[in-house]
Amino acid sequence: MLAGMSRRPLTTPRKHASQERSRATVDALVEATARLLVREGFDKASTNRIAQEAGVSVGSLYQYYPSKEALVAAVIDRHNGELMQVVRAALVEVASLPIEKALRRLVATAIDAHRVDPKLHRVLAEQIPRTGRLEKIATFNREYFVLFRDFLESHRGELRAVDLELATFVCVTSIEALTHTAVLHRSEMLSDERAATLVDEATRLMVRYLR
Amino acid sequence: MLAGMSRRPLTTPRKHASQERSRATVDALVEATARLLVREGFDKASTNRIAQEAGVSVGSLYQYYPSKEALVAAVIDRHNGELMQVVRAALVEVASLPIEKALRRLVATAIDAHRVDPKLHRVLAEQIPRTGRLEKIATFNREYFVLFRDFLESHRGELRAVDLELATFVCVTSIEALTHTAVLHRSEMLSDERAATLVDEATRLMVRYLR
DNA sequence: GAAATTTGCGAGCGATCGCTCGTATTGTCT
DNA sequence: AGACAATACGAGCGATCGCTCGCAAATTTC
Repeated sequence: MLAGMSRRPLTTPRKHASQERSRATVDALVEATARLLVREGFDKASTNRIAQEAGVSVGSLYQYYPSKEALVAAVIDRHNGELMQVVRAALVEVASLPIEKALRRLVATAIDAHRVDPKLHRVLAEQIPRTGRLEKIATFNREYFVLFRDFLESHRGELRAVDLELATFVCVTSIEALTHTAVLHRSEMLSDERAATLVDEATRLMVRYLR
Repeated sequence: MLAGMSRRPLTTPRKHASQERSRATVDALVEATARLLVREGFDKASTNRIAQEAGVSVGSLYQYYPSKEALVAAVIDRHNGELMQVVRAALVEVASLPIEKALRRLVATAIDAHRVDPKLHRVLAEQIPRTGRLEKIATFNREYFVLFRDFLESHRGELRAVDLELATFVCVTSIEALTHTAVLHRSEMLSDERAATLVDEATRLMVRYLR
């Protein structure tokens, strides 16, 4: 009878807070988790430490999140939300542009997106075990994938004959890798003039591939 | 006198085994680590479990490796060695080919390389914290980078005017991301005919970018 | 074959982990 | 005001972690 409603570990919140007080607790927990992830890394971010950092007891933590993974998942969701907001806006803004200008803008946006909260982004990208309960990270890429395919489809006139799925895969994967690596591992590439040439190159890569 | 030669956590082996018996122990440990990483993942691969899996005592483990990270680093080194062997061979073999054929071959090789021990490769790529003591993973990419730059340099005649460093960055990052993602997350892309078209597309991406 | 060295062993230490549960506090409703 | 629910607390459980250390066995050296 005691909590027998799920047979495997949860990554979803336990109950949603109804009073204002508890909503503050939940927020504090998520924020504390993000701070700790950045400051100490995934491994050292234990539930006890998270609760302490949030100024909340462990007991309260477990009232709302069944596990550390659930908490991290919440952080991921929030971060992905911010990223997608930036990306979605750019894709809308760009829908009517000729493909070259559009792609240039999208590349620049991808770089910007990686700069939203780079330290957190880096931890999420590099320290979160992507197997087991936390494959949630892939969510972002999947949504980006769909949006980008629609973008390509609406510009089909400017494209050579090509499998849209495949072209999307190639473009999304390449752009993501290039911008991610540049921002997080080659920050020297982003010093004003050099940033512009990087965008030029990435744009050229896409444009000449697509047509 | 007792092992006071380093002031921070080691990832290098402690002493090198002189007798044959101990060399067998070391091998068993590294192999057990690899098996356990694949079967259980990085987190569950504790030193106690590794020793057990190797049929060896924890004490013996710590005679040769000062930490779990050191052991994992040994596994990484071995795996990287195998990959580099494949890649180096291809780069030599390809040196005198025209750039399109060369690139096609290199892309195919990159896919093969990811197939050497895919399960291990996946764990190493996705579960090993890349900050702290274990940034060793980057070693492979750095060596690949240098070799690929030399390759481009020797084909300069077939290239447009371009910053070689930058072009290398773009190519290596893209190829790595495409092949890695295809092999480890989109295995359906590699079913005979589809594999060929993937290679076609990646090759086209590179060739049209470079000239 | 005795002494010295290398190698192997594993119980068990202190620390930390995820997590529960009985209790105290705060808020809501009538 | 009193009753009841929601929220917060934190000591402390059992498990596991990384790792040490004293001792036994195997091997080399003399």
